[in-house]
Amino acid sequence: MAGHRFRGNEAEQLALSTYVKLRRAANALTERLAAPMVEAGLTETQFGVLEALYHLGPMCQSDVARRILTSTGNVTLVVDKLEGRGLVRRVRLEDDRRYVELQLTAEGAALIKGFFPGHARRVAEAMAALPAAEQKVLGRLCRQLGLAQSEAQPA
Amino acid sequence: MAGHRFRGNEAEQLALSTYVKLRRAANALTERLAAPMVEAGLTETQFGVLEALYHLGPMCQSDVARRILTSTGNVTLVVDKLEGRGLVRRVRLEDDRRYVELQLTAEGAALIKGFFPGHARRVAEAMAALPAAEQKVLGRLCRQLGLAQSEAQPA
DNA sequence: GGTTAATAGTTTAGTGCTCAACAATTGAGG
DNA sequence: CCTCAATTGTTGAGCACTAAACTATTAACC
Repeated sequence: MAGHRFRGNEAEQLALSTYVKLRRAANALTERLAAPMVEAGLTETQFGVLEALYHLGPMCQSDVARRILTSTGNVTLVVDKLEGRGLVRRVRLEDDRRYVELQLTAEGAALIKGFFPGHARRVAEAMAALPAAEQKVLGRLCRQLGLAQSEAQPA
Repeated sequence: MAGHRFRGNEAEQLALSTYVKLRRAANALTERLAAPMVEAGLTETQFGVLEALYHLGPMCQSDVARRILTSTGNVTLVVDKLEGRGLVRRVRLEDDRRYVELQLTAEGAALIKGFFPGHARRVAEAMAALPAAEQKVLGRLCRQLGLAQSEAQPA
């Protein structure tokens, strides 16, 4: 009597199966890319902060939080560590003193500048399981799927 | 001088962009689906254990760990909680006393049986942003991508 | 058979994150 | 003005997870 109980109609089965594959792919990629980060002394979130500042320039903490999809409380925590290691600088903005602008220090810039090319190469290697055309299709479908979630009324 | 620095060649840019979209889609879906779980008093991992036992029948903890992609230590922790709430039972196997078979209790089975149909419906609603044919394409691409990661030599 | 290796599960210390409450600052409306 | 609301960032409690060391049990091998 164990196992293989009723799971719903065809649309639900397809959706469940697709969702699992999406999660497993994202998970496998992330895990593979995380190893070099910890080796470089960075968590994924710390990397996200440095990468954002490196590619987009100085920005305030709430912008960083939105970009890397985490809470402002978590950004405070992560920036505490980065600041403690001298990789990032906090600058209170004078025209609106609620904001704290984050800037890369020379060491922070050097670290992310040295790390990012290898990261980009590893992402490309990992994604090379799909030819470019299929990567574009995957990107389009994921974008369509991701955008739809924010505009959905809660069930 | 801030922002928009060099990011690598075309293949890397495509891979990075696709990876970000994949992560954001998976993240948005997961977040949307997690809310009803916490409302039902379940973490995602707890749900994963119950769902595995519900659909596949009794199994040992290491099998559960492999299936829901977490460590055996975490399974021990999660099962402690589920057992404490009377949702799951631990049964030491007599033919190989290293194994602990996990079984749903009546309450555990009732809980997951009551919860899963809504979950399946929500997954289908969320995935409905893509027509069935595109879901199949997405699933195929994700599967191909996910499988390739495990067979990759570390960079 | 007795040592060695492998496997299942537990434990413990440490980490990263969330959530809610909070303080500080700014803008909007009466 | 002066309150009220909105926004930014911080704090502290609590939680889920990881990683490594450990125990217990079983299988492999000389």
